[in-house]
Amino acid sequence: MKITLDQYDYKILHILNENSRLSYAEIGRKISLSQSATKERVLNLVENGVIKQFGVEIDFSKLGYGLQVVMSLKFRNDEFKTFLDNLSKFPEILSCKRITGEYCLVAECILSDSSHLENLIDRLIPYGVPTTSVQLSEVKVDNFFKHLM
Amino acid sequence: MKITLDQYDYKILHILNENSRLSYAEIGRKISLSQSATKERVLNLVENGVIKQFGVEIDFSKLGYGLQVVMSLKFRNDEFKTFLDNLSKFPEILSCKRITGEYCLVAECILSDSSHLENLIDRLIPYGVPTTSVQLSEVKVDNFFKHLM
DNA sequence: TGTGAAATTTAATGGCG
DNA sequence: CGCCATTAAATTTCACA
Repeated sequence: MKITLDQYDYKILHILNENSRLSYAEIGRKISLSQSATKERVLNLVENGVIKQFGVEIDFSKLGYGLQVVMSLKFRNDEFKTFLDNLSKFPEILSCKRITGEYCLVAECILSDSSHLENLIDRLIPYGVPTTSVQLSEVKVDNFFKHLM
Repeated sequence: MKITLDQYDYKILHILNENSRLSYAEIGRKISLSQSATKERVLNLVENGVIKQFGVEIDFSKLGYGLQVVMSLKFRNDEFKTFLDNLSKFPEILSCKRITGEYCLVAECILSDSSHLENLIDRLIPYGVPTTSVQLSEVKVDNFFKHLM
């Protein structure tokens, strides 16, 4: 089901996307709406499921995890489901996307160094064949919201 | 430069990762610390660059963008830099990672339907050869923080 | 670094256009 | 849907340990 938003909602999403800790009052000021109205809209966006979560972006390299890799996985016969059930054994995997194509899963991994990577690969082998690409840099864009408005 | 955090900081990161809109007072309650001390720690994490941003996760399918793809790009000779300079022309690209390997860039794209995808591919062709995988599902895990503590 | 307290600002609620 | 007014709660600032 598609949810229809207006300009206020798009502006709120745009503002929260850049700083989700702003107070309702401050968001309201930016979009010329009272704090009560702003709050109700934010809560509605959460209730509707448009906003899935208020999170935080972390620079893992500052925590001693200077190696980030994109891992593609080609699973053995029926190991896909088993792998998902055992995801908690792989704390270094931040997120997994199931995708179409030869490699049916792509995972973002946070590692301290190459020996950590070797260790991860060894633990993945039972499930399938991993292919590793080292992440050199990342650009996050937020034109999407501007584009909607 | 690596930054050393203690248990309080890791707990704060874990809590903020799940809900970045919690008040300092509430975070403080969860970790048995005063609101002033909690606030100072959060501000330090931001100042240190450990926290890059407080953001929001959005369910784009609810906004009419039901097709999410992972696009790998193999660039023509010198088009990589040109592409990055022109990223603003591609609002449907949420993030790009430069990676090692044959495909030197992998991008997350938000699209309304297959004709939107076709349009995107046409606009990408001048820069390089795109390979598209449709994203079927995604799992975000947050064992990473628990693992640190 | 952390705590506690006072002044200011927000959040939450309910009644009303 | 949004505004305003009221009460409760959180933030800010600062003195002190």
